[in-house]
Amino acid sequence: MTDKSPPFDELDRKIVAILIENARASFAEIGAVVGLSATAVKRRVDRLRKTDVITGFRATVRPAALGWRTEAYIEVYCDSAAPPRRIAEVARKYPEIAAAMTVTGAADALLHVRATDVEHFEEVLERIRSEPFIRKTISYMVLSHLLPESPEAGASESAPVAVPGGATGDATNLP
Amino acid sequence: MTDKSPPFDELDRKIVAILIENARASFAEIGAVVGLSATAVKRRVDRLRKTDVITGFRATVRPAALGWRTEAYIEVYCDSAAPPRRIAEVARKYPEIAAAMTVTGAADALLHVRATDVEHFEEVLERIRSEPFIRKTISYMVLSHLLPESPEAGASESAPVAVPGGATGDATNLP
DNA sequence: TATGAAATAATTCGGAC
DNA sequence: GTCCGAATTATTTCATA
Repeated sequence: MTDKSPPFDELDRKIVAILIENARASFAEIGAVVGLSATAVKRRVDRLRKTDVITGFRATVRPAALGWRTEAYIEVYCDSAAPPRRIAEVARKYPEIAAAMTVTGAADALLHVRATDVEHFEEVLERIRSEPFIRKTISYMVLSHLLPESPEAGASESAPVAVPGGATGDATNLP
Repeated sequence: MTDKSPPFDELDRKIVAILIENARASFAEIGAVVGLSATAVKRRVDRLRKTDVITGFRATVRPAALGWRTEAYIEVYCDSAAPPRRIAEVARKYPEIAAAMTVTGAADALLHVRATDVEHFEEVLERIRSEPFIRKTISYMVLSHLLPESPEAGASESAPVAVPGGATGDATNLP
């Protein structure tokens, strides 16, 4: 299910790389770069969307501009009986939780939380800590970001578009 | 500098919320929702872009579809003399580092890293650890995500669009 | 199966009000 | 803020390899 039939060739990768940088690039514009007609580009983009390689197009914003000025990561320690499913249920209840994942190490899960300010964060933390199966939390407040990039409304992370080692140099490379 | 002159009203927030969910929504489409003409919406979007409330439009993809199948957070401990600036310089050198930030707690910084596989991650980790002023690292491999949302090419985090406490209910609310 | 070209529908964009 | 018209873009249709 991870590898579907449609071959993902070099052209697709270039197109995806361009759309990651600018979701509003016109098909003709993309075609001029990759050497394809606008029609062909559109067909490929449609297919990439249908096969869920491209999952959406979204505007990225400065969280601070929308009032989200506080960010933190929370390590969550649960009762041994609590399965990840239960954590997921809780995470879905809080719009402040931008991401939740199970991780290696002592903690059972890691939460990425955004709040408007410290007071708001404290309130959210208290609510999370009062969940029945949560035994302990350790919070790490984010002080400042050292990289720019895609500070979407909540997400402050970007994509490594270039290939890691031995890239050919152009920005359209992907692993 | 955080609060600029242009008033950010309810209409702007609705427009931003719509564009976060679909960066390719047409101005007329947005206008129909917020009760504005397409022209008026465009002018507002142009202004939101100019004032850097909206920082860009980008396609979101499944990292796994592009070959990024390994994800981790790395706590970085530095020599006491190393300033955040030095960490930022290092972070910029690695395309695998999707996010880097200073945090509270014992660690000096937290890195969000994406790699194609465990071997690739180990290579990146070794390179990071060999940086002169880095004294220690602790890695937390991400096992599975508990929330869906915006797994952009590298970013797996989404935005809390809804207002936290006492929201009015509709999805266009922001703090 | 994939492409390109032309025709049509929709959208963007600028000016006038 | 709206209305209108020109330029651009998206989308469909058709033909080809």
